[in-house]
Amino acid sequence: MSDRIRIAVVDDQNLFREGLVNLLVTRPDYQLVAQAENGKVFLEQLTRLENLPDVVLVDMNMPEMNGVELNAVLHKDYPSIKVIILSVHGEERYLSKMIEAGACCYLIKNCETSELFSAIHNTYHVGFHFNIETLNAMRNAAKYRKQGLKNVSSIPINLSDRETTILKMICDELTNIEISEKLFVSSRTVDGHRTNLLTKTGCKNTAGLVIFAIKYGIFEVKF
Amino acid sequence: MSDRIRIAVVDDQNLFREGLVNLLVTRPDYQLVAQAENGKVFLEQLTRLENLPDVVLVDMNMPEMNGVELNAVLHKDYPSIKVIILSVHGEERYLSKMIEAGACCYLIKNCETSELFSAIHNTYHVGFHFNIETLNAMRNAAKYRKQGLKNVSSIPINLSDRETTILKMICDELTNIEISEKLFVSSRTVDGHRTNLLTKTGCKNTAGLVIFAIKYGIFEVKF
DNA sequence: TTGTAACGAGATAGAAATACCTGATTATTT
DNA sequence: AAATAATCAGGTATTTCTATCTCGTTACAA
Repeated sequence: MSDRIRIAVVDDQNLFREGLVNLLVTRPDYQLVAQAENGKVFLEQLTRLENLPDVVLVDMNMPEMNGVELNAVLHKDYPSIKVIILSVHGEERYLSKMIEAGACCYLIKNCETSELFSAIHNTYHVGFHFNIETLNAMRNAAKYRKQGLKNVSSIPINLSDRETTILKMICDELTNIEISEKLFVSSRTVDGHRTNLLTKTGCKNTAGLVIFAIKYGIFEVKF
Repeated sequence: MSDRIRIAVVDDQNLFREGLVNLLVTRPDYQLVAQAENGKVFLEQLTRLENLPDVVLVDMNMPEMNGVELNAVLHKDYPSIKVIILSVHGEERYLSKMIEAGACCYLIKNCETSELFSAIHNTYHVGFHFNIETLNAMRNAAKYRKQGLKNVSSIPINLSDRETTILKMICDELTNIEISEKLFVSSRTVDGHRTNLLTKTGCKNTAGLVIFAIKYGIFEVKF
């Protein structure tokens, strides 16, 4: 059993990854045990390794299997491996997910070399490493989340005002007739709107409409 | 301008607060400038202080104005003041809110004295202080959020296994007949279960059932 | 043993939703 | 002026849902 810290690097940007690897191998107390261009490849490599890495540097943004997913898998299947997330500025929105999924550290890609080394040291010896970037990222997370939610789950279709109104009323457990009475229109009209709602949303029935409404913030569940 | 760290303590538990104050005044490098039993009182005191505190120890759980609210106000109106949150175990669910609202450190109330001192030191000199409890709290936050939903809104009625199964399938937009085919029972049977569901939940129709299911964690909306 | 709950299943009806149509009016856009 | 979208509204038919019954079986607890 080596007393050196076994390190792996997972990043799809070859230049960055190899630069990082070169930087790491200059340190006698580190041992590079693996490098991969994405999470999928890395997981395959892991199964063939005799000694698991202690610390894995994982890029947040990768094709195939990104940092978030890899982090989750590692935390579940290889709990002994400590994950340091490498990220570029502006990806704060995923940070709390990463932390919750077991990440031990969050580093901006253009951080100082010394910061990287102390991050690896702390992660290995203390179990985690925090820095001011992490704090700021967390503080910004709320902002990003708010923006994110709108973008990620923005309504994929155009519902007219009337349709939205009626969808809300459907969620309030009103029948078409009750809705028609409240809106002072014929129940056939409501019928038509409801049919359009089903067509537009691609739902099969009321259950689908309710879930759609909740999903896209048209109706809010009071807990 | 004193070179001592100016500290304030806000906690509604008098014994705890005064004990903490006594602990702090034993240190020559600290200067206690204020103490209050809740955020409202503390904010009033602040307006009368000549020198603002550098670091404020804030209890999470207080009447009148709790830690979350006070933290938000301080961060907005007195950005120079650094906030250390004091909490008992189990209040992790609010942590990310606190961090996002500007808290610089999170301490469990039964932490070591040395931990408190290094937290104050780091918060003052570095601007923040993280520890393994913070990390764990963040990791647990997700769990608490999920459990929180279940606990806060625990199902007020007893649904049988069959009823729960059918409720889920209703949320999957299946009709009674489709459900009956999947469960290899008569559609009349599903009918009966559905009627019981409506009776038990007090809902009027499918829309109500879906919302009930989401509300009480029986069905999960994928965003 | 008796009661009770869960589950399954039948009948009967009526209410509601859903699937197709058609068409009119109004407002906005092109 | 013409096209378009939104709203409203009617017809017809089918399917599904909901209410209200009754009943049998099984399992479990008092």
